[in-house]
Amino acid sequence: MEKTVLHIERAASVLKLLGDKTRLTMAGLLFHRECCVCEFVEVFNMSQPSISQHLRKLRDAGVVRERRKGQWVFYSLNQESEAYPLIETLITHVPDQKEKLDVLERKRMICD
Amino acid sequence: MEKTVLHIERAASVLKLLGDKTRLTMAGLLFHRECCVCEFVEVFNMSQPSISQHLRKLRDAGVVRERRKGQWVFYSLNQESEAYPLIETLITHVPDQKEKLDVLERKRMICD
DNA sequence: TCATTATATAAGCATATGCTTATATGCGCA
DNA sequence: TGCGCATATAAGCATATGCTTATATAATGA
Repeated sequence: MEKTVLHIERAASVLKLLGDKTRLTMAGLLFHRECCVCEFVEVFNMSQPSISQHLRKLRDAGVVRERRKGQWVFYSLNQESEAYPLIETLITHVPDQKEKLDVLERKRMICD
Repeated sequence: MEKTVLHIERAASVLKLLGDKTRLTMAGLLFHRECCVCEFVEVFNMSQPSISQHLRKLRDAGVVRERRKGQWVFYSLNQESEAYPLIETLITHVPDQKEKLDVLERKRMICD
């Protein structure tokens, strides 16, 4: 696992960003694969605008990328971010979120 | 470096705690050695109560321990915390804070 | 072109956060 | 005992955060 040193302000802001259960879980999901907004809406017990706002914060920080595919928008971890190595490390200290993806796949979302 | 997996809520709250420039820097300092409150007051451009409040948050979360020595109070990273491995990892992604300690030592604080 | 679906943005609101100043507490020492 | 220094707590305040509902925008397909 690569290691990079970030400015203290940048590191603090990334930690603050992921210091939210919803966004940290999102990162854990994205660590496995790209996810569609509609999948996040399915996973979290939260309104669609709230999901959208969390994703926007992650995107504004350069932590995730978005890709539109028809009416759907997919998000993925931005591996080019200088914060990626830190984020990768963080995720290994958090329970694997793969189970939630398995549940999703059984639900056969239409976005794929 | 040991690795532990924390509950997602616990991990998020630790990240949130360290997602503040002042507290993240404090952790970086404490990674080198125990520090006295008066040293933090010297390092940060901030009132003494503000320092005290940051330290209290770190202590309430079990991240640091306090030790009274006469009129001074020393804080150290709590290596027994289940969050310690995570914190240790985070710190390696942040610039070394040793320089600030060197400056302090040249100032010959009276607390030692 | 229009209805439908997916997503984003706007606005409002309750609560959290981080600072300040003022004051309280704890300890050492005359 | 009482003063002085170090630290903690209380109270007040401005700003940030995270949610909600309402509405706007974007893409699809009849």
